[in-house]
Amino acid sequence: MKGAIDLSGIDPAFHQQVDLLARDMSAHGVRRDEPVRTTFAMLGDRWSTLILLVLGFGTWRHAELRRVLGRLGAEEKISQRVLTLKLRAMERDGYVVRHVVPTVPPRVSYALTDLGAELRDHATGLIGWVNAHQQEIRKARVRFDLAEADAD
Amino acid sequence: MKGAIDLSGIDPAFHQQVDLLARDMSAHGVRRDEPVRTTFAMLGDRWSTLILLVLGFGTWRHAELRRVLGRLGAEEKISQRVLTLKLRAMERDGYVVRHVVPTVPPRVSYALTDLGAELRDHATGLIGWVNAHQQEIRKARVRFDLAEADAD
DNA sequence: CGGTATCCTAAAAGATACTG
DNA sequence: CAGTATCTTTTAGGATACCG
Repeated sequence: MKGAIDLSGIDPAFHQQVDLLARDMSAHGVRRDEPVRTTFAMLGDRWSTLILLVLGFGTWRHAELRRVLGRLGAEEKISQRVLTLKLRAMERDGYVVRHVVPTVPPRVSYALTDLGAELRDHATGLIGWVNAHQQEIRKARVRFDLAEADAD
Repeated sequence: MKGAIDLSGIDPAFHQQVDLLARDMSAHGVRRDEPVRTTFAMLGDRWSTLILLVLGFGTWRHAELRRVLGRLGAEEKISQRVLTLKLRAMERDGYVVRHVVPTVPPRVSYALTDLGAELRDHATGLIGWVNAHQQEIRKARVRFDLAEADAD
């Protein structure tokens, strides 16, 4: 982690492996619109991971979910439109089920599917890891920002 | 995964737990600019995970890295500017080291730190999981799109 | 070669008003 | 209540030219 980069690793033979690497990565579902990409994009957007975690606690109606997300201190609040958008995307990928009781007005509720619950477990795993290393990350940021300020 | 939502879960007592939940989630580093959020956002953006994976294979110069990313079939190609941006963000958070040999022109290379390597392991774990379930996801999409088309 | 500056486009997200 | 429609703001990302 110091300045210990091994430059000897940079040689022509190494770079001829690039095409192999490329094929390897493509097999990792790295292309646009493939599940891997869209799922990562989902987890990385402003709300979906939060929604995933909250739905992990049970079944919620649309309006309730909106209020809860607003109370997390994480962000301001999610607009009705965006919540609908996110839930629909998660439903489309099979992470969420939408249940409608056709009264007037209809009662609509959302919950995780088994697949969604598994994804949530992976997400919490990663959250746990980042949390465990947050001091390291914060220190790196301070170091970087100081070094940058020094350069001026 | 069927229509098996337990609506009995929706009761007032349940919702009085919301504040507890909120505190719980805040402790999960769910706020803006906190490592958890920024790291997830990073993994979810267009290039960072790809960069993480490629750097997992060794040490790369800036231009080489750019060429490799362009060959992955994943996207078109990354602009010089964006690659610099992404690498800098990853360096700032301590996931990447930048090494400069001050020749003219200087040789600059990038590699993962130990922290970055750990993050890459988590990322590949998640990639593996999604890949293992991609058929499930694709089927859900088809089902959803058909149901939507039916509605018209 | 690596990086920066400038400009531009596309996509995500927010605000608000409206409907069944 | 849930969802849609419309408009505006914000942000990520790309194109290009230039510098040390």
